[in-house]
Amino acid sequence: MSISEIEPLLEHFEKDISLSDSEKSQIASFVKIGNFRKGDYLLCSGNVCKETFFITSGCVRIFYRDQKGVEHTINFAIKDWWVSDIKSFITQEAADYDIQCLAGTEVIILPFEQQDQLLQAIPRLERVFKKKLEKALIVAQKRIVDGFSLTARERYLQFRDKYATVEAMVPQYMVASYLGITKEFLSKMKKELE
Amino acid sequence: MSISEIEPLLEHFEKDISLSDSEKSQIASFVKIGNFRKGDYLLCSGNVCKETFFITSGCVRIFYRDQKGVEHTINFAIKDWWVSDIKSFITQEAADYDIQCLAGTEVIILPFEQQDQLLQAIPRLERVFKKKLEKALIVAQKRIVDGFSLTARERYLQFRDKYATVEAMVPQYMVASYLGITKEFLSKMKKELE
DNA sequence: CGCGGGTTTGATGATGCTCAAGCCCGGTGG
DNA sequence: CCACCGGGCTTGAGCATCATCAAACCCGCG
Repeated sequence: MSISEIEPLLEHFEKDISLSDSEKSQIASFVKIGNFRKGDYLLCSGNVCKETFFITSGCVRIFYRDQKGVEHTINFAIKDWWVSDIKSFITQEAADYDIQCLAGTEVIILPFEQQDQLLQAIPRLERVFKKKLEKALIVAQKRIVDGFSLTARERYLQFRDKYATVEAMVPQYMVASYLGITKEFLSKMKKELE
Repeated sequence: MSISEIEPLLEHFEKDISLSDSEKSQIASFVKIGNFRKGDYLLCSGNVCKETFFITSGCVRIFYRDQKGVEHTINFAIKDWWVSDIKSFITQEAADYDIQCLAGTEVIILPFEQQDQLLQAIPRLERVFKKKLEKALIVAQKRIVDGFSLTARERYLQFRDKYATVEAMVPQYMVASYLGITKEFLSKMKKELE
């Protein structure tokens, strides 16, 4: 990959640490570019998650399909977000989750084997990856608490507030599955809210 | 601190990396020992979380008190677990959560300022801390999904299975608040299950 | 025009909450 | 040693929230 192609990723890294030109080309040598169409899967549950994706444009969601076939979206990811099934990625065992593109999506791909090499080559990046994990954990904990302490309506209003961009990009039934309610109930709620 | 006093922590680290004697005494110089009684608070929401705790004996819970005063426990922690309000710890801003001892509890305390020093002194520990975060995130994600896809009964059975030790140590109403249900409903469920 | 994915609507019902009361039991003081 | 107290657990009646199911609707697209 050329440096210019992975510019968004470099910018992302440079929010936390600064990089020399030689480091930038090293990074470029570890990653790939991926282009996907609406509906494409970046990962199918049951397969091993062999890579982490950094979204440069478009939109994806990661979701769990339960025993009854009902989908529960764990997260949406847009520009400048990372996405993967961490558990599967770390252990290199079968994934529990699916990752699907909700629009034409461009990603920078960091394969499992290259991640180690990348971190060995530029140990300062550990810091960036750590921050990423910390942030994700904080958000997840808040989501657990919100799920218990707020009503569906309150959760929806909060979502609408914080993720207006996302709400505009995805079908309603996925928003419902993110909020932990049915599409029917979300529809009724929205009507109530005029 | 003497090395022998922090043995449980060293063992914990040595599951992932090996440590020289000089490193061990370095670690000992960064941490403190804490002893708390049942009911004591390791952290009160509103205050800054200035330390991370490694439990060597006893039991604590971290919980959120919502607008109405209802408590929602985010996690229990026993022997060999870390606990802190990560968000507050990282940002050094006021905590949203409380951490409370559910029994006499002994902890090894890693203060905020010493954490950096520790990681600088022994960079390999980054790896251990990263794993800790990864594990916590995986569990949190699963908990979100379970909250959406399982009934209260299923969640309880799963909890009873996985955390039998914890269930034995804590009052039922806290288990309920971990499961996201009321104490009354948990009581009724348990009766149903004979 | 008709098809299909997504959304809406309504009737019905389950899950789990609220409130209020009573109970159990270990601890403490008289 | 008993009485009482208080924290936690139980029980029950009534209720809110949200799910389920089935049908209709909407609208962009081939």
